[in-house]
Amino acid sequence: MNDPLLSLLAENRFFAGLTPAEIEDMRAAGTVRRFESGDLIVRQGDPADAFYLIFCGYAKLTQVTPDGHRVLSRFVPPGRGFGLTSILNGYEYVWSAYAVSLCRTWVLHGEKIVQYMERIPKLGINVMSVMVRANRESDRRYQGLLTASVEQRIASALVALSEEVGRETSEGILIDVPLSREDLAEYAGTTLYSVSRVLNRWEADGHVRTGRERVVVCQRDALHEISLHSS
Amino acid sequence: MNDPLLSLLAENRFFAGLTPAEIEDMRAAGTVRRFESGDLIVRQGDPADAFYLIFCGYAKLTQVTPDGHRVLSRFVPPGRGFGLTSILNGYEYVWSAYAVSLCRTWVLHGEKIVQYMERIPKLGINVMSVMVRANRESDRRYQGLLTASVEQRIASALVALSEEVGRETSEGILIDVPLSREDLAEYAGTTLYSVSRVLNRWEADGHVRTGRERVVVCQRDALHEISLHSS
DNA sequence: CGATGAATTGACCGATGTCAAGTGGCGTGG
DNA sequence: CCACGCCACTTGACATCGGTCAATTCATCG
Repeated sequence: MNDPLLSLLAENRFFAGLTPAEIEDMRAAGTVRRFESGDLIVRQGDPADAFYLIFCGYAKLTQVTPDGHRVLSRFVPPGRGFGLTSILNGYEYVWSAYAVSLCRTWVLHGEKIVQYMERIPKLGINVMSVMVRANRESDRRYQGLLTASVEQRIASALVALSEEVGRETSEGILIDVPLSREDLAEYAGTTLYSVSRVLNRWEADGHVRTGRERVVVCQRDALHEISLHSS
Repeated sequence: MNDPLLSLLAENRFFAGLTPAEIEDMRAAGTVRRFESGDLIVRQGDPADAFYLIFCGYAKLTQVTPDGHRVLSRFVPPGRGFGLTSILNGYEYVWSAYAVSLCRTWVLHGEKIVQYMERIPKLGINVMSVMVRANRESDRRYQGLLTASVEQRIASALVALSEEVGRETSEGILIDVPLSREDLAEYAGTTLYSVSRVLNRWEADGHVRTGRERVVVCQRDALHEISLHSS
């Protein structure tokens, strides 16, 4: 039969180089789940037992720190997933995942992933590639946060979001999820007030256009520049 | 022959569950390199082509940000390694690695790791376990930094360092590498002045004992507490 | 015992968080 | 279709944490 999920999996980097039979086999081992915008997908602290691959819509990963601050970890666009921790037993999700739009996911239990990896070495290598990239990504972001000013952090946040969930439009790169000032603040590690001020300044400079829960990056390079050099 | 490196590898989690023959095979594929304290092991920006496993001494990973700030990423104790990025082609090291004491390493090229993983599925799973742990670790640290005060960050830095390079002594947990105020500042994302002030306050409270490039954590739980709850 | 680099300490100030008040737009219900 | 109310956002005043700079002290090593 003509299976849209199957072809989506086939072109995903998790399954690159696998035979159609192997992919079909794995597809059948997972389940499809659908979430409405705003739905909780997994809760921070729950045992991490499954991997979620988004194939339609966006998910948002947020953490709550012990002293009650919220941190927006990242958005997950179609074709990417979260929950690889599930391949190890005894761990918990470090964030909660919410659907921020109608969201279709393909869910596979961690144990099954391990079973498949034991049978299909290429799968293990693919998974690892994904993890190496993720690691590099957090190393980069980590490094930035430690030394950067608030303005620099907001700039890198927008550059990162352009890649995570950006969509080209005639105006520029639209951040294609509802993104309030507070969301941006939680992503960049600051307050909604500072975000508001910086965004207004940038709007005057033509770097961005903003609206209610909406940001368009017009001059990506300018923001990139700001994120690198101080002041 | 009686090979100390071989037995060290055998009890390392990278090789858990592998047969002695497989371990011996891999051991022979890598090379042993020795570094004096202060030596550069790999340079930030170099092509990431090899994985380094420390089996004696400590390494220190530091990054320099585009605007010239230095960041101390982490210390690598015996039994742990760095450079797993090398399993992917075309990437560069994101930090420089230095030996902070006489340091013996076992070095394996990334391509070889991939070759072995294709042959030995269990190895892939082990490597992945290590990477999942690393990922969780950076997620945790990341989350903390975004919202925490300088005092909280220094506290978590010392707690993390207690685990990375701590050694139990009669006084408490000695951070077993030369650690200047500036090193701590680069680890926690602050300045050596703030570190100095905070450390002195804590010394008065009995939480730590300090000396020249030397810190002993006396009341780990107190620091942990500080790192969680604000002020 | 002197030199060198680490650490301390104080004064200052600026970036950024906090708080409070006000604006504007969007959706809902009458 | 209008009006109300909610919620995102803006803007100003203020407080303060923490960074910067300079001067000094301390400890270790040759």
